[in-house]
Amino acid sequence: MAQQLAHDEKLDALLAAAARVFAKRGYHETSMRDLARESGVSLSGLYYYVKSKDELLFLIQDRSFAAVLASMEEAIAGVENPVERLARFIDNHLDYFASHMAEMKVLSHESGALSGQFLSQVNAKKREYTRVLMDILADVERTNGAAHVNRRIATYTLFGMMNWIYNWYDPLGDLSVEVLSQSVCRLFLGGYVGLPVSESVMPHMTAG
Amino acid sequence: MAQQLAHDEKLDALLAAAARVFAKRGYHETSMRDLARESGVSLSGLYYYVKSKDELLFLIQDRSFAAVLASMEEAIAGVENPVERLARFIDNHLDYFASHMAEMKVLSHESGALSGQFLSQVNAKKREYTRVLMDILADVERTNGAAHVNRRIATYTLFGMMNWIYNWYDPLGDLSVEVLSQSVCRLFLGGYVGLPVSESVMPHMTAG
DNA sequence: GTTCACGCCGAACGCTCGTTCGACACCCGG
DNA sequence: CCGGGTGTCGAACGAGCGTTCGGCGTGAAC
Repeated sequence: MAQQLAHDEKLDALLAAAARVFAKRGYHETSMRDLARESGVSLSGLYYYVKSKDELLFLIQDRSFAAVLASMEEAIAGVENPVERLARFIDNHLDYFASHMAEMKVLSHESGALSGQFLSQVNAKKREYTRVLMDILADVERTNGAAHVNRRIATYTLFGMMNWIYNWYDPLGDLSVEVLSQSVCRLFLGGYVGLPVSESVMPHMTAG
Repeated sequence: MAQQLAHDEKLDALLAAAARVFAKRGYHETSMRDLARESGVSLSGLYYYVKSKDELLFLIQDRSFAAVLASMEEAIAGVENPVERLARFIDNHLDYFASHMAEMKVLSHESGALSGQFLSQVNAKKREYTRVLMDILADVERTNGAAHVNRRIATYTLFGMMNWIYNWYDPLGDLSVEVLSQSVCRLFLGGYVGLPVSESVMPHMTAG
């Protein structure tokens, strides 16, 4: 149906506008009246497309996560070398993040705003996404020798490196996403100066 | 005055309770009535200690940042070796984070909730804290050879590794903060498997 | 014994919130 | 020409919000 198509396109535009406002002001600070103003629809008109403000946030998060998952699976498909698989994973994540900054900030920053069924469904995608990365890390260890640190720490730390960028990265600035992605990859795999950190250099840890 | 002391102690307790609730539910979802219930004071009684909800958040953030700054300066004072200075910086950050999880989550997650004078004052501390880390990284490069990546990327990426922990780390779990801190230090300096990432391993970056 | 600042409170104010409801144009199949 | 689904809207509802205000008890100061 052409109507169905037009309807979906309007919903997409609405979600995009909402993601922009949520990213700038935050989910709970943003009122439905703000969204109406920003998207050019009346307040009550919004409720023709979504059942509630919660569902609006859910749709943004769920669709973004689905997209980044699909994009990631395509990016690593057929790639055998574990290190290259990792590089593809990182690059896909940052590339998608940089080109969908609003949605990804909402996904990262407002992860605690959902509850119930909505939360479960997004968390299921999150778990799958995390599992893929952990499997890649296991493969990297198998081919490149024992890791220097616990795999769980490495996983969440890498996500921290990547997801934190909504706090400082400007996709329109002078720092290209290619350089960023390559830097994160190098940093994670080889470290800042490639230094094997001995015990002796950290003699008084947690002393202060 | 003893009264002044008692007053300050009550304010501290109030801020601590507020930080706990803000960390769990988020700043904007939390009502002053929630805080009154949680801290055992009446709704209007809160306003004897703080001028507004904004100021409450500001006091939590500003005091926490001041504490982590002071603690960091003490931790790196007198330490000459740049790599060890970095290790102390990281360890102090994570140690303070883990032992003040609520306050630090509020500081990290609700950084956009302030505005005006309040925001400026917290941001000033943030800039100073960042500058110290960047200076340490410059020293590390001077003594340990050229860095593998841009220093600004390295700085914000390291903050991402450290600040993201409020999303997954449980200080009461089986993962000690000593291990965490050492892992982040190793990961940042030497990488996951100590691999010098060549260009050839990432031939199709941003292709997918 | 009176005074007065301190610590705290119940009640209320004005406002904004998410959501609902009834209605009105429009267009397409009959 | 007509009936019904589609898309949109203004107006309103009840609830909850941050904040204020006047007052009350208490204990130290004089």
